[in-house]
Amino acid sequence: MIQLNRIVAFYKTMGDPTRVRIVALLAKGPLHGQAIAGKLGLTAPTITHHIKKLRDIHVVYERRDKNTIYFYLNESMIKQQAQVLTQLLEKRGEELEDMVESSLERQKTIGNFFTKEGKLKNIPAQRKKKLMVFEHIVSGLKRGKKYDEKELNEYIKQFHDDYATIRREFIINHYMYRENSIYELNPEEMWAK
Amino acid sequence: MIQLNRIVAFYKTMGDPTRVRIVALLAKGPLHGQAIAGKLGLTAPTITHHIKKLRDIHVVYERRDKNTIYFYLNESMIKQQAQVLTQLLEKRGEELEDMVESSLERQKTIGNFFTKEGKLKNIPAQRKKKLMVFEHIVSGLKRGKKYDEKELNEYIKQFHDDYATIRREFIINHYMYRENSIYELNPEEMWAK
DNA sequence: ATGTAATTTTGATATTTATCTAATTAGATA
DNA sequence: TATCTAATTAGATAAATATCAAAATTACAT
Repeated sequence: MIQLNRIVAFYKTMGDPTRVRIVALLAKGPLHGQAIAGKLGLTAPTITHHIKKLRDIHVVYERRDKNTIYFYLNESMIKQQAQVLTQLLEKRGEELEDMVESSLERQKTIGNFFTKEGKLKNIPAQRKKKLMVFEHIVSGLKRGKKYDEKELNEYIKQFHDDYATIRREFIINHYMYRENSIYELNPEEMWAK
Repeated sequence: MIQLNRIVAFYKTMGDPTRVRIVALLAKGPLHGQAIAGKLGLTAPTITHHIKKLRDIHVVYERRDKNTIYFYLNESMIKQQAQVLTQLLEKRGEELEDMVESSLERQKTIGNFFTKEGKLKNIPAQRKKKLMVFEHIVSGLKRGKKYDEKELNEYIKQFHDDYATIRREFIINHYMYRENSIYELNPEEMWAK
């Protein structure tokens, strides 16, 4: 599935001089917040703000050492994403347009079923929309991580009180699988369509 | 010369869903403004607004047919720009950072010597800054186009009343060459450094 | 010359966002 | 536990911008 959101988010995020400067700095090696702020002549909160956006598009990640958090550049993500738009263009004819429009459709559905605070208003009746909603929730889970039931419930509760129903749907629709009450994300190829 | 501006401008421009939708539409073939507006459910002025930004980064160009202006996608520019960021990352060490910072320096100089309306306040005394200013002005000229003197004067007058001095500087610094009072842009390799 | 159709400009509005200061949180250490 | 340091959050402000309606412009057609 192609995600217009991700493409737009990537480009939007990289389309800011301060963030490109941060990327340029981190290309030399990891740095902590204060160091970045110092070198760019900005304050720590401003760096936090930008790092958050760079983290959202997986262009930086961090590692803690004692009190200090070092930010690392994920170069492969940049290289990868930079190619996506051109790959898109290879898809000729209706295809590109359809993908873009259906991606927007999805975005609208998410906007309709979630509050601005990120709570799920209710579970859609229409199967297609229901799957979009589940995919949205599931996208906050880490690939490869094992969740025990309590942990997963807590996560789902962020979105909706009826965590039991949603957790069950995760299994039914193959977003996750369970073994001895331990849950883990399935690869996307297995998800319901 | 690497232009941070251009990279940032490109990413910023492509980081908008409406503009990506326009690109997707044009990938199928040229369209005129009203048609785009209709397909996207937006008004004509909005399309003009976005087309202007896409034109600024040379991702669309246009051709007139009778009363109607058709907008075309310049795919090669997209492919080209998409590579620039990754190429940048190949430059390791100080280099990238230096390029980014010097690019910002240039931007600041332009900001200092031009009014918000785009008028040149005065010609810088410092050679380096003077060249930046000339490059900025010259960048609005079309490569390959032949300008007669009157036309060139008119263009320069947009920026500063003393068009004669500036026109002369263009020749001295090899931004342009003149033959029989016809002026044309030189390739960038010939420009003064 | 005058009318017409497409585009652009102008001006207004609502939203987003980059940045700061001040307050708060989270870890580490003594 | 108290305290230090680094990072984040909260709240405020100023600038940028996506969008629209109305007006102006442009190039053609009659």
